[in-house]
Amino acid sequence: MGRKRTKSGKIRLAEVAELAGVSPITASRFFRNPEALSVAKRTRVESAAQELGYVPNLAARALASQRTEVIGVLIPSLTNNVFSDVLRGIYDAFESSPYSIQLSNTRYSILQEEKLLRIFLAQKPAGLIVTGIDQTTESRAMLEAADCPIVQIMEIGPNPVDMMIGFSHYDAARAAIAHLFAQGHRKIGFVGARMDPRVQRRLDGYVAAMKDAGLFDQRLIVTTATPTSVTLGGALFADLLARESGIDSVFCANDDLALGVLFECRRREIAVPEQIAIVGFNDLEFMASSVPTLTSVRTNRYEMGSAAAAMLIEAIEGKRPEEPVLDLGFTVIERQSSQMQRAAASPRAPEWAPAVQNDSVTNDP
Amino acid sequence: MGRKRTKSGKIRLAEVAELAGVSPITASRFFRNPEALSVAKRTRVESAAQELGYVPNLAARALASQRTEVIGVLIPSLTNNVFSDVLRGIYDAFESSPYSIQLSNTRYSILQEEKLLRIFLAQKPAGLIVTGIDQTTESRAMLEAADCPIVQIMEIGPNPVDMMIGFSHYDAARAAIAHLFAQGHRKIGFVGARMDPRVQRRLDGYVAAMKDAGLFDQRLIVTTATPTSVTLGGALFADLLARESGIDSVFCANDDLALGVLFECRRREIAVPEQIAIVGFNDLEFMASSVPTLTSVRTNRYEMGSAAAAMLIEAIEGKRPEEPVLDLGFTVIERQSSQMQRAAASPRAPEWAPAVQNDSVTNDP
DNA sequence: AGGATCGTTGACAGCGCTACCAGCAACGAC
DNA sequence: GTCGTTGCTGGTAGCGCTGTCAACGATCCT
Repeated sequence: MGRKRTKSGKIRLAEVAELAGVSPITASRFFRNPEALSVAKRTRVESAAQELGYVPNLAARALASQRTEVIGVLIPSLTNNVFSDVLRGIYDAFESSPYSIQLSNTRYSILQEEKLLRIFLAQKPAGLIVTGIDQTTESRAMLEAADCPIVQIMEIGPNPVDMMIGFSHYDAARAAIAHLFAQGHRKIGFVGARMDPRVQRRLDGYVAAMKDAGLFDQRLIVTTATPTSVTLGGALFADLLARESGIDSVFCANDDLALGVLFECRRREIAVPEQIAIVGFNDLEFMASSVPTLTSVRTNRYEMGSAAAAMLIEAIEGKRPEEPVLDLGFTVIERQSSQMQRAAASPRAPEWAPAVQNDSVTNDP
Repeated sequence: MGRKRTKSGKIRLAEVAELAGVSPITASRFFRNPEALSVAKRTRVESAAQELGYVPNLAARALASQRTEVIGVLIPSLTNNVFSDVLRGIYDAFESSPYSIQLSNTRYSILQEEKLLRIFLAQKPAGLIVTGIDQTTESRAMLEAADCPIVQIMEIGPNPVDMMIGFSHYDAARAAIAHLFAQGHRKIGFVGARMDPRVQRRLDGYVAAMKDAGLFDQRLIVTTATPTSVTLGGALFADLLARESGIDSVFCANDDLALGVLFECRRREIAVPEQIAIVGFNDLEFMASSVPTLTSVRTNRYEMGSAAAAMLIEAIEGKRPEEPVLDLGFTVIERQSSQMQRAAASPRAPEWAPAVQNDSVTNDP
């Protein structure tokens, strides 16, 4: 009984080393830098670890090495579809890496973000993903002093803390308005909710486009700090209609609002796009299958997450990208809801692929 | 310069203790069991920690105490709206606790779940939240051997590993079908996607209800393993219509599918609910504001998350609930899409509250 | 052949914190 | 006055792993 076990019966590195006939430090190296071992020892340690079902103790590793394999992720919302896509991209990209993700919700509060940042940084994360470019001065200072790679996601702007990946919400909004102009629309309403910095910049883009065209009118803008929802889209649009007549189109700061506007049009028997054109933002899945299909600005959310993760991993491993700011762009996806003249009056075929898997199920309890 | 600092300049417990004029162990106790200290020392340590901006090193704590304050959460999807609500409940409930959440995505694979479970358990989590009741035998064994509280969420069933919180998907589906029966519907189609265990149990409920009524017909069921989407709802419904005529209603395994069916009806100029009634599942927000509004089975997702978290915290602190299985139930929310006779032909007022916050924004760059 | 270099391995000393147990004062019971 | 008892505090000894450095043989160069 030479080997001593911890009470919990857990396998430690020492046990693995003993079984493999090497020193603990050699076994340790196997897990961090296998190439440094001779092939013989490598296989010995590997099979020993396998046999004993060894799982490293991360706390001990973190303590001894003074660093963790934790990636901190700070996002403002867990509910918003937009962030779930980004998160999926992040989680997928870290899937096969040794890094684990520590996710925290700032609830759109930069003060909360600052608090969380303080806690995160104290744990010496391997990397950090933060949302947006509007941190507090204090947060900004902490981020700049942090000794780990950092990626700001969701939008791009000047002075990245480190790396940055996203797109210009301002430009995207301008592109959406340009599309409506091109379709002959002039009196374009704006409907926005939550009004976080990115929605605000979409509004800025809208305002700039309208001003440039000499069409700006404050009364065309309806916004609220309330979190977004489909229902809210209908309500805000109703407000807009009550306030101003002759509106020929609506640019919605996101797709939920756009869907709400569409439903409200149906409720009021307003023909879309004949009487009112609708443009959303984000191009969520349902935009392509509504009736009429809804024009939207496609954003590359999954890619934003996965690319941010990839950049972070590269940077942690010392291979910093030559260009720290990555613009993922956007695309205005033109659909029926904004096509002024060409729109047919009757329902049209949806975008879905014709061949659908269709394995019926027998179920006899 | 009696005090020695670690290279990174981090404040350690020893520094706090020194400033407070107590031993490190007393300072340590302050953070874990403040009541054990005299009031004088307690305030001394508190202000010292405050002054130095001390943040404990979690790795060292975990190593020394042989336990962590990490809650493992295993969910099958990050994209699904349903889980984002549950997650929000979980995150909110742990917000003010010392516990941090380690989230992993099983992607609906119980093998992946088993793998993740093994990793999680090796880190000695303070608690675990797992989705559903369909674990592998191996997973089940690991869970039962784990020395931390465990909550199974999303559904309830026999033989909880430890605690369990959810509702009966089978009963919920039966209730939905009973509602359709009550509205006079007889030839009820079933549309389902992904077909994870919970959707499968909804199908089981549907099948049982139909058989009991002598109305079961295999051809009324259309399912696919493809992940759910609005577009897919329309496609599956189109399939159902192509296969079988005379269908008077459709029960959709979730709301996205229901919305897709609604759009498909509109595309084909099928009147809802006059020609076809639609019932969804989960009662997502948009169901109340579509045209017509869509009947659905409301499930308490946020509560499921927050209650699971609360149960877990209680259990970790030794106060196990007397009843380990909590049924959160469901409610069939009857809306226009399933009301056969009373349905008006023209659009109706939506459910949203009349008073909407409406703070217009001036924005002049 | 001698020395330098490389690749591989191991010994040692902690990382920052806490479990455990011992110590000590204050208090009451006998 | 002695003996517990309670309440608070401190010392010691690790938790399991890795950074650093030194040692070793093998290989290479001149």
